[in-house]
Amino acid sequence: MTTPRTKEDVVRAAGRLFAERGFHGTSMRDLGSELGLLSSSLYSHISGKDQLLVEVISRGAGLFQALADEVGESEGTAAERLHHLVTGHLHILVEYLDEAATFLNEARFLPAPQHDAVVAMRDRYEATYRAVLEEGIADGTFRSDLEPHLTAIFILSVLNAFARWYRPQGALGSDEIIDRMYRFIEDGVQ
Amino acid sequence: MTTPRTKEDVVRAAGRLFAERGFHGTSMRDLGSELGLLSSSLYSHISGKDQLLVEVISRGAGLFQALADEVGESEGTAAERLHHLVTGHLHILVEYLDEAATFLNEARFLPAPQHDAVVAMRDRYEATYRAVLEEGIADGTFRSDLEPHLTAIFILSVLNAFARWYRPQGALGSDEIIDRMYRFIEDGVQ
DNA sequence: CCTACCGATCGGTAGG
DNA sequence: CCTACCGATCGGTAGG
Repeated sequence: MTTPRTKEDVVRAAGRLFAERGFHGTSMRDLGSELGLLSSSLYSHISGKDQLLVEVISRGAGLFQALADEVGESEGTAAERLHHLVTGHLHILVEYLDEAATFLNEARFLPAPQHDAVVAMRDRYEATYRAVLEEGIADGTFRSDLEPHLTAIFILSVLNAFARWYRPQGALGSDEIIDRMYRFIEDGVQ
Repeated sequence: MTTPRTKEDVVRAAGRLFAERGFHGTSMRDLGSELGLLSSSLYSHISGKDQLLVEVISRGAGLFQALADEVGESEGTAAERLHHLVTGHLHILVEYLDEAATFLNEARFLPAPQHDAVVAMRDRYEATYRAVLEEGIADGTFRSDLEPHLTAIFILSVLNAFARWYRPQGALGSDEIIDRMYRFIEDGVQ
């Protein structure tokens, strides 16, 4: 009666467990029983535990990259572009909470090549925030005494912590939180 | 010639490795070789791996608790008390970076009783921030449209992320970062 | 603090 | 997807 699991199912379940218990705190047997399988059955879908981490994280990473590219090419004022970055980032977190949490907490356990790629990607992503801040400082939208490098880190700190404390069943809806968070950030830069 | 290791040495090394590789990513053999010992020799200093996590985290937790108590009893304006909380928190992070990182990332792996205690402690700690924000909203120091619960979370998000990205060898000194971070937060509330 | 272990669990494979 | 495994490593103990 139950349909066979797909690779998609396996990667999604891995994201859930890696987010909750960490990569090293999740065994292949844990993952199997989450799916109603023995651990040996997982290897027909994936080549190993490391590859599973790579797949989970690259899903999250790809979405953030796409957002940065989109904003990089977009027209609009610095404030509009910052708003786009902030709300886009938070919408990704809401929709891919497990992948994002795994990305943020477990990327250091990636095999070296993929780990390097993630670090480079995060640097480019931060550079997009920096560029928008510099643009807004230059045209007077943002405060002239802002240090773009640190300010980008502070903004991303507030955004990424969302993945650590937000729970969909919580009292506050994500839209209200996103709205309040953007205003907090806006007040810190304008 | 080498002096014997103390329990203090063991706990400090555990903090370093737990911060770097995570609790489940650190084996007792890793910890032993960090200290030039066999893993079996560790058990004359501590009762088990779990206890080591408890000791590392309770050091960090105790410092934050002391700060909140201090500010809770202190005189001064809301802005002064917030400044005390923010800079005090960051100074703890700078001085006990490994313990704080372990506290922030690995507390979920604590045995249930200690995990519950940490959750309760963090709630009380957040409540101190909330109380200071409410005080400042009431007397007009802070903006009247702030939501104290969310704002406390946003502030702690920026503060705690510091432990994830700050490196003592980095280009910026901790004092300049602390100063800039306080101003970012201040601008978000005033 | 070391020697010498222990049972349990780990990621993973061969073969069907 | 399961049966039946494998060698390596895990946290931990007994005894000195």
